[in-house]
Amino acid sequence: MKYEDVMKLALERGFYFPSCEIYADAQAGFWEYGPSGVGLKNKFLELWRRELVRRDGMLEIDGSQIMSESVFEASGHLGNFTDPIIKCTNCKATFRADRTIAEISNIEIPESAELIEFDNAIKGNNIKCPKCKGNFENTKKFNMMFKVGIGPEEETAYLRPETCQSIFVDFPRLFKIMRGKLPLGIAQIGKSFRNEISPRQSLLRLREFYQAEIEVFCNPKKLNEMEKFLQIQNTILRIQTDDEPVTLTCKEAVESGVIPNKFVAYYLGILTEFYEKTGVDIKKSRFRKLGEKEKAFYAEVAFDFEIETTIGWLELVACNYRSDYDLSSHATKSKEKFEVMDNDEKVLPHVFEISMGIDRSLYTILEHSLREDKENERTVLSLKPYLSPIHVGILSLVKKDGLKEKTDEIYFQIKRKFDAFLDHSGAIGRRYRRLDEIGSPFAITVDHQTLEDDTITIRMRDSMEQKRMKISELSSILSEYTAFP
RNA sequence: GCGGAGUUAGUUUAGUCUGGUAUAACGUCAGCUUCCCAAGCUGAAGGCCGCGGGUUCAAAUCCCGCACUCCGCACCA
Repeated sequence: MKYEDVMKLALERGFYFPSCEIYADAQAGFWEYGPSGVGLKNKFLELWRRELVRRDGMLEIDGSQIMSESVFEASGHLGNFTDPIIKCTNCKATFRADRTIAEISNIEIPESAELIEFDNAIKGNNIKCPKCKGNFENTKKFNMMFKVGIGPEEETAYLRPETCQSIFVDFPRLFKIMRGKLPLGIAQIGKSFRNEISPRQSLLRLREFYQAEIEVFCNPKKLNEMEKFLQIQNTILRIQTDDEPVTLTCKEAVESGVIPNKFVAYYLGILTEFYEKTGVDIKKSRFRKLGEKEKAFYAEVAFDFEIETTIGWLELVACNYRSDYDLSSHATKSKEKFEVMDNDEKVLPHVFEISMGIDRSLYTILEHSLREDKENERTVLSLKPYLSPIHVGILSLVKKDGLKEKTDEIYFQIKRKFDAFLDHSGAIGRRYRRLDEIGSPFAITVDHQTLEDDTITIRMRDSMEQKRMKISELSSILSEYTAFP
């Protein structure tokens, strides 16, 4: 289904909607999750914890969203997260200074250079606006971080533009107190903030967004000593390099050199297995190996995990080998020691990062799960049962003859254990359709036979089939059907 | 940020040219009916027509500004 269809579902069924929408001064790039969206998100994150954090024995933390200026001096964000921007005095169009200069004059100026260097290059080479041939204003810096003032003196701090800096800053303590051993994964779910120039497409380009990040700390000399690699060596990866896209197992990817080592391949493998379980169409996914110019300033090797949707390929996860960039920067800036013992060897760990965009992942799950069942005239959200905001609808066939009371009784029995939704109103078919649209995989219905023999029917969302079963079996059957894989 | 198109009920939308406070469908709620898949009947709720200003006796409608949404460009460390 298309973007517009997902948007309509999101607005009508409470998955997500614009923030502060009743006020005219609401800013772009901020969206809220409604009840259905929160249900889906919580379950998606639970799956992430199971398939990545718990599977690999990682540690999870929850850090501050506001962090001090020093953090971002060390991380490089104050220097590098800034784009040099030039604006045309005539048509007001804005361009990246370094790229515009490079395109027109072939002069390469690093984006972190002093502003005067860009101005000199523009004047010296008579560079004009590519659109209207107008003159440029002086180069300015545009920093994508939100600055905040702390306390009455408004001391400078920033909303984090990525969650992972907490992980680096906390690493020395965590390694000591949690009896860390390399390789060690540290994970975090939380919000990040970026002052995007033009937010677009609801959940896909936000100014305030959720990330689930993992930083795996490792000994750089041991990137091929990976016993766990056996678990995923036959897992199939789709990899896009500069040449043709290739489909190969993790083992083949390492042997052919497409992926540099077993360590990186292992994490790309478990990431793939995680996304398979979210119900997205994994055949429409790829790891795109980034070229030198595309990579982030801190990355040595980088793969973007991308999924094809109706509005193009979306980047869901950035996988970066960040080397010791972060730890050595923070070590220098803070004078804290970041070296740890790996058996008898003292090492400054390297870092491999798996930085997941949660909002984009949720959009993709919705788009890939939503379908029109023309034969039965219904819209169905075929979510995996363990990801559905509602596990089961509890319905009375009709309200009278005590069926309502019996239905209520069943609802009260199970509502703390499952996400159940009680509904008595309207035709039974309409209630089934409503549940189909929010992805509830099951509906149980109380009918007259229930009053005689304590049995109910359970209806399957995808097949619309029904089976009769005993009320006493309901809890254990639902547990089985809605369990995480 | 630039260019284009839009913004009317929960959703989709008519009305805007030609000024007189708004149309329909679906959805929602209540009742009747109904013994399993959006049926039917009766009734009801729901709109500062994106926001602000101007013109006018009178503005959803004309004019100006702004915001937001979508598309394209640029941007996406």
